[in-house]
Formats: sequence, structure tokens, C-alpha cells
Amino acid sequence: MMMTEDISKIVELLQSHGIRITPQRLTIIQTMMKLDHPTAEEIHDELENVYINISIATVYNTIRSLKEIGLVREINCGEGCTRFEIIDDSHYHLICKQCGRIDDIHFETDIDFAAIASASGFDFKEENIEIYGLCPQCKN
Amino acid sequence: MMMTEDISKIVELLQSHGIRITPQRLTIIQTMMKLDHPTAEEIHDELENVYINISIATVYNTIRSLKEIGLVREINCGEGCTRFEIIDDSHYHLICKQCGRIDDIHFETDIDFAAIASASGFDFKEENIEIYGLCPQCKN
DNA sequence: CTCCCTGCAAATCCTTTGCATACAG
DNA sequence: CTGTATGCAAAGGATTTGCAGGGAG
Repeated sequence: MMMTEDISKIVELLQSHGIRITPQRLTIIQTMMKLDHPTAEEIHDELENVYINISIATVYNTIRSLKEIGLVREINCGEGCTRFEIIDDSHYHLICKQCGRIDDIHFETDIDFAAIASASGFDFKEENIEIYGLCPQCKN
Repeated sequence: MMMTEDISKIVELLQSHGIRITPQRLTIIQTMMKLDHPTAEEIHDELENVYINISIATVYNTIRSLKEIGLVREINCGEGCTRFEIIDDSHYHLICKQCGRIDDIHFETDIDFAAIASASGFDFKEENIEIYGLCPQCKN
């Protein structure tokens, strides 16, 4: 997980994309760092728990901005289940097709994503690897 | 793309999962094979074009069944854009973050997905690799 | 100061569901 | 025959948008 001190780097990233630094945005980012692959609603609920009122629309709008600049990744956990996370180092996901459990998986790969993208004339931004299966609880 | 002759194998796959063979399901599968990463609605529209009336609910229900048995993969092309394809050989996707263009990418990888899954106690089903960037048209 | 951001509520869009009928096995 | 699949329409849920006021730069 990304360290709290990295907030200053995140602030620079937002500024470099002309995104204004607002208390709501910083709060949402910090909440995403605290929670484990939260849904938009879980972020919103967590904020309510600490008596911070940020509208769900702002949560969604912020997530969208952060996705666009590559700070946030969307994880598809099936059946209308969408979760989000701050992208830090290269880690990928192991997802249970049954219950939606998401495990972070760290491994190295020899795939040169940037080269693959540019071979088709694309500017590489980021990659996403999802491994689907049945978790220990669901596989029986 | 999967060959039409493979329909018999698909029929077997459905049967082995206790999924009944209906004209609607076969038609939807063939339409998915014909179209390039269609959305649910594109499948439905294509059927209307040839005067076949299959309700959009049946399209969605069928896609869901096919996803569950691992025949169909969902591709996330951002901004509430969900596309589907029949899974055939191992190929992955290069997706434009701007316009949603999807290119199929074929490459080999040394990642042993099954081993990674079982290391966490998961039964491996399938994997998904998405590379995001900006396509030649959008990167300027 | 100016323009972007926020909150609220309403709108929208995608997907699923309930029910009666049809049909695959 | 029996139980699942289908069609239709309606429900449901997630995400976005319009608008007026507030705040960052």
C-alpha cells in the first residue's frame, strides 16, 4: 500500500494535470488508501463514520478524475461489483468468481507492456492483470 | 476468432454444465463470434437487423450464463462501457482510454497463472490482461 | 476575481427480475 | 411431462448530470 508521505507526490500529480486540490479530493484519496479495494459506496460510508459529509456524486466524480490521470484503477469483481484502488507498485489481482474476494498478488513478468502498446501506435499508460478462479471457501 | 465449426464443442460445453441448448442461445453465441467485442446492445441490434426478435433480457441472461462457465469474457473499456467476447485462444487487449478502441493483442507470457492461483488456494479459471493507453488518433 | 468544484436531487443508463407462456430434454 | 428459458415490462442499482452556491488558485 502507498505510504501516507506519498500524498505530496499525489498532490503534484493532480496539479500537473490541472486538477485542483480540494479537501474533498484529498480526503477521498486518503480513504481509498486506508480501505482495501473499496467500492464507491464503501468510501462514502467510511467518510460518514467519521462525520465527514462528502456527497456520493463527489466521490464518483473524484474517482473518475483519478482514473483518467492513472492514479486509480477499477477492479471488476463480477455481477455489478466495481471496486477501486490507488495504483502504487505493480501488483495484480486474484479474484474469486463466486464471492468476489480480491487478493493482491505480487509477481514479476517479462512482458514489456510499453513495447506492446507502441507496436500498435499507442502511448502506454498502465496495465491490468486479473486472474479469476474459485477461492478456498467457494471451490467446494 | 473462433471457427464456426467449433459450435459443436460449445454445445458440448453448455451441455456439460447443464445449460439447455436453445435457438436464442445459439444465435447469441454466433452473433458474438461475428461481431468484434460487441456490447450487449450491439448484439441485440444486430439480431434486429436480421429480423430476429430476442429480448435484451435474454441477451443479458445468456451472456451471464456464458460468463459463468468461462465461455465469455467481459472487457472493461471505461466510462460505463462493457464489451464481451467469446474466449478462444489466449489473447489480450490494448484499450484506448480516450475513445475505447480495443485491439486484440497476441503474445506469449511466462506467467504461470494456475500456479499463482493455487499458491493462494484458488482453483484457476481464467486470466485477463488489459493494457491501457492512448491510440494513434487520440494521443495528439 | 474567475472558473472549477461541491452538494443535492433528479435523471439516465445498464442490467436484473417477476410472471405467465413456451419448449428442451 | 417437468422444469428451465423466454419475452415483456417494470424494478433496481450504480453512476452521471444540472444547477446554484462556495472556494481554490
